Amino acid sequence: MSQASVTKGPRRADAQRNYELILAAARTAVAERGGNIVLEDIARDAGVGIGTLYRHFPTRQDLLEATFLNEALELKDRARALADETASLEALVGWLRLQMDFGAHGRSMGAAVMNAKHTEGSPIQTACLGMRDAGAVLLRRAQDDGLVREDIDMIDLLRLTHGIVLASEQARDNQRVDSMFELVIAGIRR
Amino acid sequence: MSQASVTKGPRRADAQRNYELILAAARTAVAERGGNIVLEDIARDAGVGIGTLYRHFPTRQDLLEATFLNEALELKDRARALADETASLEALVGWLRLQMDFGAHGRSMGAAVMNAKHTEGSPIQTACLGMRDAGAVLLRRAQDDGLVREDIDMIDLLRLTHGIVLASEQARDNQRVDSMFELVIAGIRR
DNA sequence: TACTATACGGAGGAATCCTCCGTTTGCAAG
DNA sequence: CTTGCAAACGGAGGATTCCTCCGTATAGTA
Repeated sequence: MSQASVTKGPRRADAQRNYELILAAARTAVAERGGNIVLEDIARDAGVGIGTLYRHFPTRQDLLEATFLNEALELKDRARALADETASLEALVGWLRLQMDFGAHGRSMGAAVMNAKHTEGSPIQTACLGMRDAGAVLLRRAQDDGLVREDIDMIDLLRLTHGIVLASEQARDNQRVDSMFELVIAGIRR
Repeated sequence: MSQASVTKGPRRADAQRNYELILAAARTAVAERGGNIVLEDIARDAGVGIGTLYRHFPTRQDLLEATFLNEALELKDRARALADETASLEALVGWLRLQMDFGAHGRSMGAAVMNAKHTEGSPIQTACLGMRDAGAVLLRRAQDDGLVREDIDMIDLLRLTHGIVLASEQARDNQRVDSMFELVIAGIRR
């Protein structure tokens, strides 16, 4: 789904292979334990030395961002698909729900990554902007249809949905997540 | 303001004194660095050994909770004061804003503590429940006045405000915090 | 096959956490 | 005031995790 994992410039075959092994191990670990992954464990799971992990991902943040990158790309694609298929408000609401699902799946790493300030022009920065812009199209459609207030913007909406995920992280309670989300949707309606 | 720091049972004078020194140092540190405090630093600032710190607060969570306890008590008092002084909706909104201010001040520790599952009957659990109940009175009043939807409850409302604080932690942007909060308020109105 | 730029791997130093236990001290009883 | 001891102190040090550094191995090329 979406453009396969972004490959860096020309590298030796073993480097490329290890890069992907590490990323795969990190994705699994993040899904299980969230941002509290132990980097030495990732390296062991990937079957590489800790030095290799640090060469590919110099900081913890780098690894987490790479883990999240594919999801950002997929969320962008999903936004575009929804724009083609579904009525404006339903599309917007459906996409925001996807944000929460992805966020919960990644144990809120998505939210943490989204909100961090990224280097200008970095892959993750580009992916986040692309995702947000794709969402903004959905918002614009719903506003043009007169269904959503004009003074809402996508940045606030994304932050709020991520906030719901963050605040519900320990007390995993889908019932409450739904009612909070519904409350937010009520707030953006015209 | 509010009942002074909750003192434990009969203790030796030095124990009581150190308990308070540690707590004071922890409050300062949390205000500055949030939940990432280094416990050895706290002990040094308080002028006690690390062993003493751990005797009084066996786990990091214990210390953070104690740090937050006074704030919870004060928020309870503020809710009661607002109930006496102000129109129902304004009181509710004002109190929720206080929640966010306190949360931001404590670097989101409040939210983290509130959402953690506490031992039944522990001081922090009691304080959180007391605070929430006091807030629920404000909500009830606004609902009775027909200004707020009946299907809203205080748990969701608190989580949402804490979610806003959490999601805005890095990108400290008061403008956006306000607009998200306003959006939530719009969502609870009738 | 030989050469070298590239990549690998893990030992080990630093930061932080937390426990354990020998030493000190408040305070109550005599 | 002394004495006795439960209560409290404090910090050395083991465990965990992070991250760097550098000697070793190898992919790709000529």
